[in-house]
Amino acid sequence: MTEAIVSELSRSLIEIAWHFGPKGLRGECCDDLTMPEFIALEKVSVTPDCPVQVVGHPLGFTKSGATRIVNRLARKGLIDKVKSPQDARICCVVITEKGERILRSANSRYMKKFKELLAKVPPETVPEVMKAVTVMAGSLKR
Amino acid sequence: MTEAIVSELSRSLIEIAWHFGPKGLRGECCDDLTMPEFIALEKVSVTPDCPVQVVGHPLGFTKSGATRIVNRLARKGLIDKVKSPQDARICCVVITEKGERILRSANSRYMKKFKELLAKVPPETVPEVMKAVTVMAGSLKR
DNA sequence: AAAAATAAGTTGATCATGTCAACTAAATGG
DNA sequence: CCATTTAGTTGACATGATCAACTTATTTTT
Repeated sequence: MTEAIVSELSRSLIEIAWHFGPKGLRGECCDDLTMPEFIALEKVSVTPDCPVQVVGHPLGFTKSGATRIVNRLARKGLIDKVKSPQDARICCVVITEKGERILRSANSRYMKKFKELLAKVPPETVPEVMKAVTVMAGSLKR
Repeated sequence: MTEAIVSELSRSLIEIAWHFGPKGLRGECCDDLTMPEFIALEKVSVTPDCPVQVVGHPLGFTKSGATRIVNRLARKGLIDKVKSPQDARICCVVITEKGERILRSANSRYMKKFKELLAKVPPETVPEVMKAVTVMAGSLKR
C-alpha cells in the first residue's frame, strides 16, 4: 500500500479520534462525563476491586493522575473507594449503581455517534470493518 | 446488527481514539506536538492565508482558543502570522519551512502507529477498512 | 525481631490548555 | 459619519494532568 494512502488514512483516523475525543460528549448527557472519565469508569466496571493506579493504566496516567480522576468520579457518586482487607495500602475501587447507569447512558451516546458514522459505509462491508476495529483495539491492550 | 456488538465496537473505537489521542505522540518526536497542535498545523498547511479563527474550526475551539493555539505554534516557529493586505483585521496564518518539516515528521509517526494496527487486520480486508475509515472521517466534515 | 527497602496512595506546587467576557481596531453600510 | 459588525487579543478563571515529597503499610534483609 502506498505511503500517500496510509497518510490520508491516518489523518482520517485522527479526525475521528478528535471527534470522539476529549470533548466527545461534553454536556450532551451523563453528568458531563469527559472521555478520560468514561474510560476510567469503564475500567472500574470490568475490574473487580480495581486498585487506584490500575484505573490510570488504560489512560496512561501517573498514579497521581489516577488518584485525582478516581476522586472526581467518587465525588460524582459514580464509584466507591473501599480499603482492601488483604492489604491496607490498596484502595479497591468499585462502581456504584449510579455509575453503572451513567456508564450505560454514556455508552449509548457513543454508540449513537458510531452508528451515524457506520451509516455512511457500504452496508456489505460493515461486518469486516467492525471486526477490523475490534482487532485493532485489541492489539492496543498490552 | 445487535446492540451488544455495536457497544463493543464503539468502546473499541474510543480506545483507539484515546491511543491516537491528546497524549498521542507526546515526547516521542516532533517538538512535542500535541494532537490539537497537529490538527491545527495540518489545517494551516492546507488553507492558504488561513485566518486565526479558521484554525480553530476543525478543533471546535472558540476564537479565543484559536488565538492561543496559533500563538503557541508561532512561538515554536512552526507558523507565521501576517497581516492581510486586503483586510487589516485579518491575520493570515502560514506554515513555515520548519512547520512543514515537523508536520511531515509527526504525520509519519502517526502513520507508523496506524500501520502497526493495520498489521493485525487480515490483509485482504485492509482496502475495505481503509475506505470505511476515510468515509467515516469524511462524514464528519460538515 | 529490627531495620531497610519497596509499594500504594495522597497532596501541594506548578504547568498546560481551554472558556468567557470585555476589550481594541478595522471594515461596512445606512 | 456614526452605528454595527467582525477579527483578533487579553485577563480572570476552571480544569486536569505532572512531579516530587510525603504517609502508611507491606515485604525483604540481616
